[in-house]
Amino acid sequence: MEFWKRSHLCGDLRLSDSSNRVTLSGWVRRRRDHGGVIFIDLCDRTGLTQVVFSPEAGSDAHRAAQELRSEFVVAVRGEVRPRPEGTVNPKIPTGEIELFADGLQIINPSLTPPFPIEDEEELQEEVRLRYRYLDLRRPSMLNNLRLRHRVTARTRQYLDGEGFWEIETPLLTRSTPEGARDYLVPSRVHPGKFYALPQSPQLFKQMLMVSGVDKYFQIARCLRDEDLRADRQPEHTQIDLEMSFVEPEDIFRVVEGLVGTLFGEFRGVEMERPLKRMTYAEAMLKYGSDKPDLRFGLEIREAGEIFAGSGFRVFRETLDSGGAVRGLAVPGGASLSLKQLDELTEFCRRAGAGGLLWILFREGGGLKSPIKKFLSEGELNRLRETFSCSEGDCLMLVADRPEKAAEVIGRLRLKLAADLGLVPKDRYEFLWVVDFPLFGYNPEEKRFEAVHHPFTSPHPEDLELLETDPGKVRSRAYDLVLNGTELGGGSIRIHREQVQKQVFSLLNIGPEEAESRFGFLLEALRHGAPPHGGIALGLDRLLMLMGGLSSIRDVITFPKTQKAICLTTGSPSEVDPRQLKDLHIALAAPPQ
RNA sequence: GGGGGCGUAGCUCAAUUGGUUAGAGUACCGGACUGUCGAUCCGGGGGUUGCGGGUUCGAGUCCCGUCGUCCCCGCCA
Repeated sequence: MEFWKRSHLCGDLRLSDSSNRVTLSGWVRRRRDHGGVIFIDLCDRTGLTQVVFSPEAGSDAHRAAQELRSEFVVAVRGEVRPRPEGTVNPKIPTGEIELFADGLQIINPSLTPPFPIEDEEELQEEVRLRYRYLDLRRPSMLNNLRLRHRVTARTRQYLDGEGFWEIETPLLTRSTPEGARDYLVPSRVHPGKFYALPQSPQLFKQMLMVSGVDKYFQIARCLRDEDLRADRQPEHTQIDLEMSFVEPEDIFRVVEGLVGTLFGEFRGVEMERPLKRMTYAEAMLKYGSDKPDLRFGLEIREAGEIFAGSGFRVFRETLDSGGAVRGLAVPGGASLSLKQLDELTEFCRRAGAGGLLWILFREGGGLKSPIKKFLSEGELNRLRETFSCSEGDCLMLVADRPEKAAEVIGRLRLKLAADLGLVPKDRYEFLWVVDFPLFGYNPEEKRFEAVHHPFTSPHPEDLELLETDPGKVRSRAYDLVLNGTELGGGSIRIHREQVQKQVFSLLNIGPEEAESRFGFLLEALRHGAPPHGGIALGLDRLLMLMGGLSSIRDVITFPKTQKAICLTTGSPSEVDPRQLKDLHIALAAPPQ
């Protein structure tokens, strides 16, 4: 054999293994050379064992150990010994023993690593990504990979137990112009034609329901050519599932079971089931967001009625033109400085509102506010009552179009919570947001757009509104939200062709266009489609939240930078002109 | 496409108002050292201050441009 085979892993050995002969292999982390005795921290993904090279024990091994450097790959033979009294290291699980080495094999030397392989080192992400294989060798990153493995393994086990089949769907598929920008793959065989990489397996899983698969799942890669964020990568992974003959409650039960199992087993978090439900309308009103963070209060309230006949012209005119006044109370906020209040006002302006109005209810009953002289005693009393304000608090008000007011004060709410340290750690606030509107109106293009996607079923109670007032139609779509992050979303789908056609027409997709884009799906729906629905959970975001991380890049092995570049491999790259020729592609501008 | 932060030794950072030869810790190299675990002690090497241009007697520092990276807005059915 080329190298000595290991008998144990670096995290294995305990006091009970004492006096056994073992062989370990791994990476040399730290070396402490005392001239005589030499200590090596030997690491693998399971942990670290201290190896001792003593001149007496094996002079060849001791001599060879002097050559060891960081991250050399080695095999070490010797005897497991209890550490001498006073030298036990309580910080590591193997700290009661050491490997007393009499043989050393340098399997492969290593270049000096560009940074130390340890969790403590704070590195620029650029450096980490350039040497990602070394970054991943750090214990915390290996730990993230392990969590990812265990979560996907448990997910498969759980869904199998619920009767789901794991089924793969094509990566080379058809471009469907709705939604995000597609990644395209040129066809060699068909000049001028392109495949698209899937944004999700949506249409395939619906067709699988028509096939009678009944319960489908897939841990599916999804690709979208859109700009990146801390929680968005061009390719991400979804736990995608679909079920037949179901209502939303059936989906909720399965997902709550799965997510509850994962958080219970891997985080020790007891999830209350069934989860809280909140309508989209309530979420927007109370939290100014369709993915409310419920870990803290600062609830938003409507203040329009109070100012209906206000002497303050800005409020009155906003209300008269159909606008809204929304506010929230900041407990203890009366101590905010004018500078802080100015900054918050500027924040609201940048978020698109006219500004921010504040009222400080000072200790002792005093009042400070730029609109003090416009406020009647009656209005103040009603404000105190509505917002449960008392002395020492601050009331913040935003007036604008209802959607804008909700959005701005929603953002303000998140900023205040972060700035004032109101967000508790180690809390997991799950909820379902339900009753999304089916359509959103795009004022620029003067047309309705699907809020979820065009195959989402209208709420059964709102079917008549499709004819009379489409903007009011609720959908049977739902989002799973955790701590202000959208963890997943899904819907009951349209299974009747007639409804599907009606929705297409409201979306300004004519019959011919519908046929050419989605004809294959419409045809499938005509061949005995069962009622069906499903959901997709963002695996990367789930792992990010489970790991207490702030970016999904930390749970993705080789993520892209914000400019969608892979710093490890250098993709995307130019290709050989012959490859382009084979694909019938000519570049409009020659690359620089 | 837009707003903001960052870019100085392999890594993490410092450098007063624009002013001497750009420093520190760590890593690395050499030496010493038989119980360390962030080993210690002595010595040494290491810089296109991201890149290009400008202002100035003089630029890491000021100005213009550009590149990279991070956060956010737009975008993401």
